[in-house]
Amino acid sequence: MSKNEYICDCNVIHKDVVDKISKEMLNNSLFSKIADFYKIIGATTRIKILYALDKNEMCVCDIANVLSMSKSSISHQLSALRKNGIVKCRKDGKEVYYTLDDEHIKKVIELGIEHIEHKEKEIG
Amino acid sequence: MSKNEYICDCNVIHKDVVDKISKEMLNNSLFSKIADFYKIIGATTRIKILYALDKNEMCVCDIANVLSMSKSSISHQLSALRKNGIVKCRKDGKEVYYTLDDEHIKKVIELGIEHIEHKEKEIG
DNA sequence: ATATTAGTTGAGCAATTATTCAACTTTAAT
DNA sequence: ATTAAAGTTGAATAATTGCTCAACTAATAT
Repeated sequence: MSKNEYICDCNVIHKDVVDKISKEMLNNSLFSKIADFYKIIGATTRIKILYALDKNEMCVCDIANVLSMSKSSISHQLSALRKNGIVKCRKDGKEVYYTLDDEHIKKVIELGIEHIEHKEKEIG
Repeated sequence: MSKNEYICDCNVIHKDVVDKISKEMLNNSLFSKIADFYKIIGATTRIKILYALDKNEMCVCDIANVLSMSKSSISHQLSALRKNGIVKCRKDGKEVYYTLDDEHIKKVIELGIEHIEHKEKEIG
């Protein structure tokens, strides 16, 4: 009898734990979606945009000026954020105004800061 | 006189907003650290590992079996998580046992799920 | 009508990243 | 002592990603 019913290049050390956790895991699609959400937030430019939008509705040029980046680059990032349901926009004349479309962003930023402060306390 | 004191390929549309937000922005280093934290969480394999570790301390082989992946791959990811202060480990005989080293991980996963549920409600 | 500005978009390039592979260390078992 | 297993590590490869550039649309101003 194989000592390993799981497909992997190594043995199961604690069958009880592996069985229990295997049952408790969420489905792959949900894990992918959570990962995508954090992947999109996990980039300096985008988190700056979100931090700014949390304080004010802003048009593309204004965001570009605050971050000292090209409007093309900002527009690309806003498009990615929009596809992921994190920001939304409205058009008014020539300008396009962006706002947050996710009430969790503030918490996400706060949690990130808490993590960093926790780590820096540990070192110091 | 230049109508734009900011360095960018476009004009400032709302000087008041740009000035206000520019002052309110955090420093670049903090934004980078927040982004790094979420970048490391924002990958399917790693979020699965964290989800599993949130439920149980586990050794590398057991994690590899739960995720049906090679122990080398899991070890690489655990190493990245450890460098970022997200997991910690203890050695016992041949095995190395990993646990979460960040009390915010549970909240991070919950926030991710809330975001996804919120988005799916909007569509459906 | 023409020119200008705000914003978008696709292609291209450089940098980063996830996994595999092979070699290695350490601990335990025979 | 030898062998085997748990885990780590560095190099290599393929895939993804962030920004730039140039061309474009849409709205406004002259």
